[in-house]
Amino acid sequence: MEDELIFNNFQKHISLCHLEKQKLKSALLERQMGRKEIALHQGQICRKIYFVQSGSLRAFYINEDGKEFTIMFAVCDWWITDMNCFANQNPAMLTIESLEESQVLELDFHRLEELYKEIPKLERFFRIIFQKAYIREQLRALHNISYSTIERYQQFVENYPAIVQKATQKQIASYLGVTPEFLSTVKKKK
Amino acid sequence: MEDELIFNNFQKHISLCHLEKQKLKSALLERQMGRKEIALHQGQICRKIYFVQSGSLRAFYINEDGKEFTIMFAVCDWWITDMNCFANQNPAMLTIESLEESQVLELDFHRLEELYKEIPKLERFFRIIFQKAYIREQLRALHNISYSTIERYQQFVENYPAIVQKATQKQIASYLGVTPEFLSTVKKKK
DNA sequence: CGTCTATTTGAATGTACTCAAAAGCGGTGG
DNA sequence: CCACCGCTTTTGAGTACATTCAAATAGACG
Repeated sequence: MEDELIFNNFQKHISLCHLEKQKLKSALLERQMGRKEIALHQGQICRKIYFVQSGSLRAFYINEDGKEFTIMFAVCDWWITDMNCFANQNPAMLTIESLEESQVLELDFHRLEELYKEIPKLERFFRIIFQKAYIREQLRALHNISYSTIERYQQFVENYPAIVQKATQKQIASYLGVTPEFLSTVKKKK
Repeated sequence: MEDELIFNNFQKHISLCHLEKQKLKSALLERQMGRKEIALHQGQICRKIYFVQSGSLRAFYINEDGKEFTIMFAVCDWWITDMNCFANQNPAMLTIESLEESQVLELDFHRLEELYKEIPKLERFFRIIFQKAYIREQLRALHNISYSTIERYQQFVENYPAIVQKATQKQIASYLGVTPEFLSTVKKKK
């Protein structure tokens, strides 16, 4: 069945009975996205958290000068949203866009709040998900301040080969915190 | 009573009955730390998460060259640990040190795992704590790539006045990802 | 009071950015 | 199917940001 991926994702950390799966299934809205389609616009209230069933997405911030800063990528089997604005139901700072034909499952903020009550195990599930997300961000901060640009690029290529396929170098550069021009020269020199 | 702070911290997100408080109380080990005392050494298995009752701590990474990179600070009413190594019970990458006379409460990894079963509400509590920690780190990443050093320093001073009091400029510089010499010149120029 | 460390200052160097132009590539429409 | 358009990538020159190293000064602590 086609929902295997999401339930497999849940069951990495918690076990679900049939009824619970039913509830979750009905809460998850399937959405097909074309290449470069936008799931969340900066400024919109961020009402959903997204689970990537296939394809890949990118979350980025646009500053006053119109420059894009990629905050995260998400591939198959990952969750993504503007967590700050999702958690507080504020206007989004981030834009979330698909890098290619993708299929996502949308989970609504208020529905999730209800689900936490109906299926308390979900608290555990997202406790573990957020714990991992926190660890990832902390490691990223550590890498940013202790490795050179070329080292960080090499680690990125190693860790996320699937993203390297789909993202442009400009997007990867903005994730690493450098200009595309500089990434280009640094890659050649190596 | 002296445990007010920690229970107040819990009760920001969950409510606890007397018995639950008792259980938690017996799981939390009080520890007095002198200035520059080390709670966790790099390389040690990270068995505890720390709640700061008074004073302030700092977590940092030491690279091959012996350079220190400050990953986070924690003041009164905050939780701190080497989350990566705590969650996986690996040898710590980080060292955690007190900036001043401090009092912390230690919560053991295995005891916490049991407590998650005994008091499922704790899953919710730490779900929210980690969600916030994730959001903080994500905002930090965003600031790092989109603001200048002086702007980031000013924001730091604004957001964490208590830490500015206690941390050296060298430590703050390493948190911002610059050298202390550069922070010094940048502060003067402004 | 002396010692140790933090901070400041400066010069030389390296890293990364800006701006501009050229080359490459992919998609679209005729 | 080809020509064109727009965007990405590369390249280079000039500039700005940040580091290293060294030395002087200032502060903190025993």
